[in-house]
Amino acid sequence: MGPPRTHVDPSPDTVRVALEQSIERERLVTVFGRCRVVYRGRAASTLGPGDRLLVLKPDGTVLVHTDEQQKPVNWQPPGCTQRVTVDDGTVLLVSERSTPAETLEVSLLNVAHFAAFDAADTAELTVSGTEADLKERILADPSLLESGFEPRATERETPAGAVDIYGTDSDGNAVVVELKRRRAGPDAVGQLNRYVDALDGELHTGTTVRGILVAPSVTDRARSLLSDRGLELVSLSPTAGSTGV
Amino acid sequence: MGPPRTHVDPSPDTVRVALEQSIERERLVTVFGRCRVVYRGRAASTLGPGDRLLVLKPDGTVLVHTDEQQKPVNWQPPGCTQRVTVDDGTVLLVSERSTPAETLEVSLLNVAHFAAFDAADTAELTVSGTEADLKERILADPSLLESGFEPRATERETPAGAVDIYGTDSDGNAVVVELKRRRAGPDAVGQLNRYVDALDGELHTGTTVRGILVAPSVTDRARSLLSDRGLELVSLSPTAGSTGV
DNA sequence: GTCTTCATGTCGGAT
DNA sequence: ATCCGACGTGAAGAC
Repeated sequence: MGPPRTHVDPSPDTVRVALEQSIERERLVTVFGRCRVVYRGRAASTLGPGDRLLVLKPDGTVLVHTDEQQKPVNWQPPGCTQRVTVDDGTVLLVSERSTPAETLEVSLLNVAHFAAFDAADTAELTVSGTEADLKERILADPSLLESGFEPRATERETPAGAVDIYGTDSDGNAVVVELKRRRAGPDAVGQLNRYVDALDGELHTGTTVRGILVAPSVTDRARSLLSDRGLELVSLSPTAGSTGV
Repeated sequence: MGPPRTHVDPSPDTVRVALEQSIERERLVTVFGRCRVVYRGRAASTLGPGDRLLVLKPDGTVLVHTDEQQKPVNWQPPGCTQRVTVDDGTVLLVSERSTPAETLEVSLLNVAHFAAFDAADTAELTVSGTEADLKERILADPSLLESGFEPRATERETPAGAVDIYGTDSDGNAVVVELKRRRAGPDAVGQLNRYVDALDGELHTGTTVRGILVAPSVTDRARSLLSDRGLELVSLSPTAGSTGV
């Protein structure tokens, strides 16, 4: 993967040149040092001086990480273009994008460490336990939902959005199924309710449209809302093992 | 901030010791190298070998970053405990937590670079352009919503959840206001609808409950859903400058 | 701890 | 490009 390019306690000009070269060569860069950060775009933010980890990715991503939390304190998404200047002993990194117009300015007051790497990564992440798995599970055995359920379509379009699974029950009623991979809250009920309302309006007046939420479990309030709206619940997890009560 | 502790192309045992010491001393750690990753918890995932950046934070956070994307390909939240072992020339980092039980295993097949830092950061991030700003803007001048609107409460509880702003109009009708800092979609309408329904049930029968969505703009489908439900829209941004059409 | 909702959410897939 | 919904969403505040 090639040797890392590193600098310990580099001068501002060394940092500027190293950053410019590493961006040009599409390396993965980490910088540790004291910095201030200003962001302006969809929202706006300012962050006073502190020691942080700065990460630049070859795809244009910028991350500013403090010593806490999983999410960066400031960031810029993939596709941004970076500019580096030195002014009065401070390295200034300006990252910009359009649509929406957003700017991130990182003022590096002091750099303790710089490192750049050639990263090679072709591996794909495979995830299981997703909503897609829950859908496959039901399509493979529709009786998991209820005896007599027949799936007719997935992602069926309605004026309120696409229904996860659309089908019919043993009495010929239309059935709208909304899937959640984890314990469901009020938002999931609202979503299901929107779809049922939309199909109620679209189908023959007189046709019954049932709405079923499929999730490992629901919160008390979600259960109450389901009941208020005449909607139903089927407890089911994305994978056979989990109970999720 | 103290000098960084770095190792270029270190041996597995060097990595193990450096990791253990840095975790013990609560340093911010970056490791660049070739690794495989296995995760098991709320879901499960596997990631084949590739060159990646590994970050360990003193608060127990673990991040695995590839050369692309803003989000880590795998991670562990704050509060996790890490264990490091060496087996057959591979450094194995196991990160665990309970509630929910989750495990992340990073197998470091090769380490190109190790660095650990003492991070000092007391600065607070200040953000503007949030939903809270939009709320303050309306409370400071309720006529922005409509002439005669009088706020009575914020975060008013209903059986369906808390209403952003609750008040009355010039005719004495109850008004439920749902705020969105950005262009609103169908989910926002569903949310507003839930609250209006809940108050309709809670208040005197016969009382009119109006629902108003406040956002810079809405999608076509959201507009249509608002119309179907007899809900209203007021176009307003968190900050005075933005138009957001 | 669980619940609920916001977020510069991010991301992918479809139009 | 926008729209829409999933996500191991994460994080904060209330209970």
